[in-house]
Amino acid sequence: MLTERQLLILKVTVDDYIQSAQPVGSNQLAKKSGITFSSATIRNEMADLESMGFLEKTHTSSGRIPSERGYRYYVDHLLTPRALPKEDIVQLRSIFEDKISETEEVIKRSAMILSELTNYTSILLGPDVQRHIVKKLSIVPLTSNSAVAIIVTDSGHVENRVFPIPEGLDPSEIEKMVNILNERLVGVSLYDLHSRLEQETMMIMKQHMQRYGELFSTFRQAVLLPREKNVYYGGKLNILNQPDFHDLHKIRSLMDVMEETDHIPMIIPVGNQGLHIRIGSENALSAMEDCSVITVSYDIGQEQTGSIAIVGPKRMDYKRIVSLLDTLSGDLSKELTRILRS
Amino acid sequence: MLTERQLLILKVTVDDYIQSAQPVGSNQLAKKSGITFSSATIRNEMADLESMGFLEKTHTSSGRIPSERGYRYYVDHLLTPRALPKEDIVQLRSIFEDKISETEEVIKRSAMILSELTNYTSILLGPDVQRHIVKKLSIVPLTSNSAVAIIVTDSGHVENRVFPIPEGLDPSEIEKMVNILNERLVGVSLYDLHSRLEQETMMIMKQHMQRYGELFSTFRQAVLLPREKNVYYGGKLNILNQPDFHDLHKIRSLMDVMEETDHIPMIIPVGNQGLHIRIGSENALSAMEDCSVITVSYDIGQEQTGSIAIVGPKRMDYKRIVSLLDTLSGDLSKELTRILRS
DNA sequence: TGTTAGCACTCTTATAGTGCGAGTGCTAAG
DNA sequence: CTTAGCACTCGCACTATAAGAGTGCTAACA
Repeated sequence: MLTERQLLILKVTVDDYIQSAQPVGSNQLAKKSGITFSSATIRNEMADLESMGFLEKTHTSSGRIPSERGYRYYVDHLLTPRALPKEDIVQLRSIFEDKISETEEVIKRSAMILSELTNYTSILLGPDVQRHIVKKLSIVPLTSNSAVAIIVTDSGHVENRVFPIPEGLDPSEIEKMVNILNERLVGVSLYDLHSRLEQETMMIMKQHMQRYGELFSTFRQAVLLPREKNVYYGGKLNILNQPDFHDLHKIRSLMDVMEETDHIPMIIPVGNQGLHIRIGSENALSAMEDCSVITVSYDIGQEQTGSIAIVGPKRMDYKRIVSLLDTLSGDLSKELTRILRS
Repeated sequence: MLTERQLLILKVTVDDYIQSAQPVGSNQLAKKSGITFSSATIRNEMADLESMGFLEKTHTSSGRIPSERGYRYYVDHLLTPRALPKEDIVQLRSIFEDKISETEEVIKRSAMILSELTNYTSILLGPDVQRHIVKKLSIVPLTSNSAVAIIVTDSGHVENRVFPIPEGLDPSEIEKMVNILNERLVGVSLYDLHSRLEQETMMIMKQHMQRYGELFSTFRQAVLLPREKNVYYGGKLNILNQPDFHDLHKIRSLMDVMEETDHIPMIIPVGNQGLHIRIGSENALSAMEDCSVITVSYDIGQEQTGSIAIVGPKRMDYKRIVSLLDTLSGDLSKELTRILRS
């Protein structure tokens, strides 16, 4: 229902505002290349676009800025993805150049490069630790009444936690337990560990060990404590450089929300395949109502997935970020799958 | 060389400014309890204190604020430590209430509570990882050409790193190597690991293993990579709430500097026993010239030490922070030593 | 001689007024 | 339908003004 000319004006307005952060006026817009009609015409069209809710004024006689609906339309219909400039590609590839063999290291590095490239904040979610497969369990006694439990997973991730052990326990008992645990639990996902520990393992243990109870129960508690989320940040402070954010209170609550890993699922919708853009109040968290978040998923092998998110102002360079994330998602999938398979 | 009255005026001025963040004038000060002389007298004394460099004016006809020298004098001579209010003690003790048995967990928690209590940023340094003693080494093969090296230390700290292994290596070779490593290196500090790996271990390995070279050298590289510093933060964002900081650029560079663990030794002078206060430009880093940093060390057993630091504005509540840090330092020493010994 | 009341002066802050520039909406002519 | 023209509206930068808080200095006082 928008005319060609209105589409053009909307697009140019959004582009210009993204670039300059200044409300764009009819005269200014008329000077742009590709505009063949006068500022008066533009004024009329802009008034229409405003009444349709695509543009807004900051005050009665100011230029226009895109409304959330305007951004949404722009993103849905006017985004012409553009090939990435060479420098960007070079930078992105630099993530992989020194053949790191640790998944987490690669992700960490991606977060850093991405934030440098965009000047926004990046949040990267690694593959769900719960789905990792147990490769080896071990228990290392530390003192007479404490030991550290270690779980190594197939991806090279290592979980460890100190837990109390009964005083005066025979080391051979521990060894026996570790053997049983490994026998029964290697190949199980961390997610399944919970039930497996309860069911089978406990029975076996009961048969073979004296005093299994005390040792086993504290071990179980330690192993089942909530694990840290696999989340990495880049450019946490970049918000401070955005001209769109000046209110210290807003900045504070935004940063608070992002740091809190419990909120991550609200920022990055899990299980979502492909690329998604949330603009302003489309975000679940009210602290992010002035932000846009672009997320994309990536795959590691057939089973595991992770996510990449960029948090920036609504006036975000959507075109560029989309291209960057598309490329990085592909690269990450390829590289991390390679590491997994190697 | 300062008269009693001047000392009193200096003290009250600093106290008042710390509390109100407003320059304090002679009339205002004359109203305070404990002041028996008139505002005119105060004006004269303040003029003297200013000419001696203890006070400053923000502009010709404003009230006075303490200069760095003023703060320094206040801290050195006028600080009358006061018993902590009960609420503070309760809060501090809550760090230890659920008998956590992991050193790092306790420190993490201290950082959090401390920042909540002070509204400033806390930085806690754990005991130097380099001085930890190797309790156990292990290598867990992941794929045909990668494995994860794990070092467990006496404190329950676990270091781990993925490293490449030669394709088609016999698992028994790895086991042999792990055995030799444990035989030779358990009981050695991480710091000494470097040289020990080179000297003795390499020789032994040469004698007992075929193809030791490839495996050993990548393992060695992995193990010797720089370790993460043992540093924990609390209230990183509290700076944003300080009325003393409004310049976004300054805030940014301050936060940047604090996040960068390489800079930590510049913020917290290592090896310093006891409590230290750095005021404004006394700090090594120029980004911190508007900050004061109070540090205190704590001990774990006889050998190991850590540090606690509070970073806040120069207009910091020195009295309270000093008491808090004194208490926490004692409590931490006791508790962590207990964990170590247990 | 030290202390204090008084006073002129300074400087910040808040408020209001002014002119300029950029922008708009509307009207009327092309 | 498009556009030139014009009156009008704001925001912003600048200036002026008044109030308030504080100072330094002087002179009187104990």
